[in-house]
Amino acid sequence: MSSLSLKGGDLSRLRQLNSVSVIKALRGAEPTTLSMLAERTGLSRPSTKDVVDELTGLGWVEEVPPTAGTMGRPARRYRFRADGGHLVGVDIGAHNIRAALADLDGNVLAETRRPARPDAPLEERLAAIKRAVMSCLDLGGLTMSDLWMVAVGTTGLVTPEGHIIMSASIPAWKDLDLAGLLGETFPCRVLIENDSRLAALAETRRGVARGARDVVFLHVGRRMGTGLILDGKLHRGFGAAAGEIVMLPETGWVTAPEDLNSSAVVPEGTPIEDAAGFTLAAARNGDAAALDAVGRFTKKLGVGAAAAILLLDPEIVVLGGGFSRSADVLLPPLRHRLERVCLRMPKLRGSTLGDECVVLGAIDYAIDHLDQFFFAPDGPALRPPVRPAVVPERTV
Amino acid sequence: MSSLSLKGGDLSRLRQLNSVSVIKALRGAEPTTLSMLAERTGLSRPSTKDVVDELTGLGWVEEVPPTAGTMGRPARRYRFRADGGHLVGVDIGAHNIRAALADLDGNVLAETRRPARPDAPLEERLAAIKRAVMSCLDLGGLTMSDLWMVAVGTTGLVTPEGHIIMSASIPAWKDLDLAGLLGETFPCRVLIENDSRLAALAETRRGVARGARDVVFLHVGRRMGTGLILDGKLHRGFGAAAGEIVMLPETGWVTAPEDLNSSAVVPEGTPIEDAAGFTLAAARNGDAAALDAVGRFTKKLGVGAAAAILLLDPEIVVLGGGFSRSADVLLPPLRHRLERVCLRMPKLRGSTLGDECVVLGAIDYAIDHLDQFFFAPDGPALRPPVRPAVVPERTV
DNA sequence: GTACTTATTAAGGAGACCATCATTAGTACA
DNA sequence: TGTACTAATGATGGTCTCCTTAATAAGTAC
Repeated sequence: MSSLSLKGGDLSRLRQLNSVSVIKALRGAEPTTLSMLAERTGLSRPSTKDVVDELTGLGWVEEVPPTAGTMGRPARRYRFRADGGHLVGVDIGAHNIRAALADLDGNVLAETRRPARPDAPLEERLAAIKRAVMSCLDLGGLTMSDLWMVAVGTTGLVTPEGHIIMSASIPAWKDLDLAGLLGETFPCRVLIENDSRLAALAETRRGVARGARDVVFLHVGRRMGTGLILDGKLHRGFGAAAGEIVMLPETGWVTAPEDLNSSAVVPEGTPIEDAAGFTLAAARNGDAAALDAVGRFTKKLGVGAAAAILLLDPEIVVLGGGFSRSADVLLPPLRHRLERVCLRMPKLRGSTLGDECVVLGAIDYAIDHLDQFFFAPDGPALRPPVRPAVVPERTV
Repeated sequence: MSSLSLKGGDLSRLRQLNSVSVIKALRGAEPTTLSMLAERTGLSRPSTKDVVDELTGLGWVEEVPPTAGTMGRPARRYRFRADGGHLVGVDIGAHNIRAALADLDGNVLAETRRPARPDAPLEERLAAIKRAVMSCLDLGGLTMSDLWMVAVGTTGLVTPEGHIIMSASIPAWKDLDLAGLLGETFPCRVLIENDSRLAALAETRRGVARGARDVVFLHVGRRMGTGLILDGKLHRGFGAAAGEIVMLPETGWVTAPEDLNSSAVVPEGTPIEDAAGFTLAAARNGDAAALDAVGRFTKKLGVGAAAAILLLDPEIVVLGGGFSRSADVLLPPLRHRLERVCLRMPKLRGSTLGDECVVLGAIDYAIDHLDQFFFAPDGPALRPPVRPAVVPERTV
């Protein structure tokens, strides 16, 4: 995906392509027989076996006992060794730090969340990140050396190299080589991306937008943002500043959360993080003032959403972020507005992944970078810890 | 590019990839020696020769006489046979039909332009298209059977299959299988795309945006539109409706041309197609009323442009279309507005390709689809007419 | 226990790549 | 004119990867 260009090369290159095909066919699927693999990859059976044997030797693939009860000789079955390595996805928000441990198929094995102070100094935040990852590893019974990759999603402008230029909500995030700093903490590859973009990725890989090639993710909450998946890939932009439509004055997005946070139905003294919930709940019950606030909010939301839809013509628009827990309240008025403007109305859905969206996206992002390991140069740094393949017991 | 996925396969697949590498290295370049080719493709010399020999046999590559005056044995030189096939790009506007004949490198060999009536009935317009292509072929001394592809750019919503859903400026363009109709006229592959998108492509391939991966093309003229190049590829959107930010009311794009067409400096009775020219010329000379009109226009233009920039973070924004002849007048106020809003200011340039932009883009679009022919299935329909390679005279 | 079905394994062969080396066709210069 | 030098060519042999085909193996069905 990422590291594989379509350059030609020598014969080993062909084997490499075919190996990736086999792994792609095995990943996330049921244990698979050689015949099925051959059919899926387009290779001949003997060649498929060659590739599978090699991958088994490398520890990427494992044989599982055959199923009984079929006609003919039972086929040997193979599966991707998702447990052969481990990834951690981290969501660094202003108020929370989440982390999740996953296997190479993206299955979440353990999860942690701990609060953070938005204005915490850099060292404190870095230490909290380390603790979050460590406790994930503990929960999974693993140690740092089992880690293959750490992928981090955070607010702000993030360059492809993992530098943070700035963040509106985390003061300590400014002109920072976060990838470099975390690289000293964790003995593995570290990836950094913008949180809204990772949320968009998660929705595309395992959420309501699964399978779509062009996706617009709207993050609605105390902060507004968007993440774009274009042609199946995360769109970062030339200067990593894509998705910042919030800065367009005509959208009114900067102040839009205020509409929900400070409506008449919000009780005096409500902490800001709970305020919008009152408005949205009241609107669900038909309260006029709340509905008015929701109307003002969705009007603003609709301007930015329409801009994205008209420009990009996505297959689906996903509403995520804190406010999307009340997608049932927000979507109808938003749809109403969009239908008046959009040339072609995309699907419009609320996120189902909820708060874990960014962590999951970080994991998926790490998985997208996995193929770097498949045929990594022999340097031990990039070579994943290969354990001997388990040979299943077979009757003699 | 388009038809080549990174699937694996058998050995012929590897040869195919390497052949494409070689063709890519030869295309649009000076005649090249085997050693240079080997270096550029990463292949060994013997393999490179194998590939080149095969391509020569197929008629894709041609040997040219060696250059004298170098040390050592003179190297044989090869070039891509750009004259081995021919493409026609067509720009179907409401008022004009342009066509250009090009070789496989995209060099324009002949060009025609003929006026059209916007409300002409379908048959008349189709006949005009045929005449335009035929006269291009005549000028180049070719016949219909020499044609490999016809690529058409036109206004409106165009599906990937070449159906036109509708067009605001050509009434006859409505629920139309244009690709099918033209396919009956021309005995070759016919491609249809939106004109703004093709203009964007031309700017990316041979205009001011050459080499950029993410490009926003703003078509400013009697109609407003945008074309997007994302990750080096033309972005069409799920329903082929991408780039229609003109429909967003907040931009004011629908009425924006009026600002320039009906300013105080435009003489009474000026035909609409010349009106904006007066305003822009007067603004260039400092006329206050004209500058005011330009200010109003660029303010609206800036809203749509900012939306695109903030969302996509392109490397460069290109101003094209009729009004872009006065890019010197439009760009400074536009830049001024954008700088106040944009998080990262992209490059901002006026088109240098002018009126030919769409035809050139159509040609480039056709070239992007050329690799379909490189190893086409043996069906004669897709197999280009291969002529015997010309063997250069060599001393015996 | 025999027939049938499906996988496995083995053998032979072709295609595509690479490394190496002797040969060739020029230039440079005495 | 002839010799030294240079750089590309052409030919050989070897390796790798894949494919096809055919014989063998391990189950179920009856």
